[in-house]
Amino acid sequence: MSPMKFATWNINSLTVRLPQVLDWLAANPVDVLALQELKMTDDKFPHAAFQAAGYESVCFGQKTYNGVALISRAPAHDIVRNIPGFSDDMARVISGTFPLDFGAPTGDVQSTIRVVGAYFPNGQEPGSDKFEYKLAWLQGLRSWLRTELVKHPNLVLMGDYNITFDDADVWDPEGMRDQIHCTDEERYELNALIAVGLADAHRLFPQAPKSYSWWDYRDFGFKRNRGMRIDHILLSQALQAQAKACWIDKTPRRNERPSDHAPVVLELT
DNA sequence: ATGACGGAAGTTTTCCGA
Repeated sequence: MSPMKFATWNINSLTVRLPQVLDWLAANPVDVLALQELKMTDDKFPHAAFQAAGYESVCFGQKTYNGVALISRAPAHDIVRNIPGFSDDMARVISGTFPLDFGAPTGDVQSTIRVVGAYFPNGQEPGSDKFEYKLAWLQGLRSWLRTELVKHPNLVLMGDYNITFDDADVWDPEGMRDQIHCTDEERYELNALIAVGLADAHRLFPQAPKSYSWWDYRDFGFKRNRGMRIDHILLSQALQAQAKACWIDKTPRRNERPSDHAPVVLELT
């Protein structure tokens, strides 16, 4: 019955950020870490470096853009890349099944948890082709998750959603009104995911106001806390009673050459 | 301020992210 930790982090190039990821894992041992924006092909993925740190890894890479991975203590099973039923030439989703140390009240049955790590499309600008792709992708994800949740009652969907829930997730709600990450269409889709049977882990707990997971590199965005909360961990209803804490770890954003995103961490007990 | 900052590609400048 040991507590378990799950985390998600958009690292904006694993080539650049690998040392920071290894440092963070050493200070923050987790059961599963979902990475987004690897920006590398699978043949370049540093499996050996993670292995040396005590972690298994599975990746779904792509040249230049996108790319996702799951770093884990236990090996992943039933690995699926991208969204079944939704045709996509970008590497955005990787799923795996992991042992779950609690589950049956008697404690002698080991159940499993399905972990979906995702890099949601950016969408660029409302009305653009990329925005339409984002909405279609979101519908494809939701349709697939509906069946996935039936197969896997214990499920975590975590990653860079590129969507804010509401104004509390935005440093300048007026300035960002109807802008990308903040449109009604995107928020409708995010809430539709919730309606499928998921909960925003961050808001299951009291949080400091102006808690963000991303800050623009430009104009001292981090220093001025001009950010948005767009990285999320959603958990299925079966897991909600096990959730113990959820936080955004701003520490790595203070590194030299940081990612523009901070990790989000979930603790289950 | 159709800007800034940062990464990738790849070659001096563009695309893209959020």
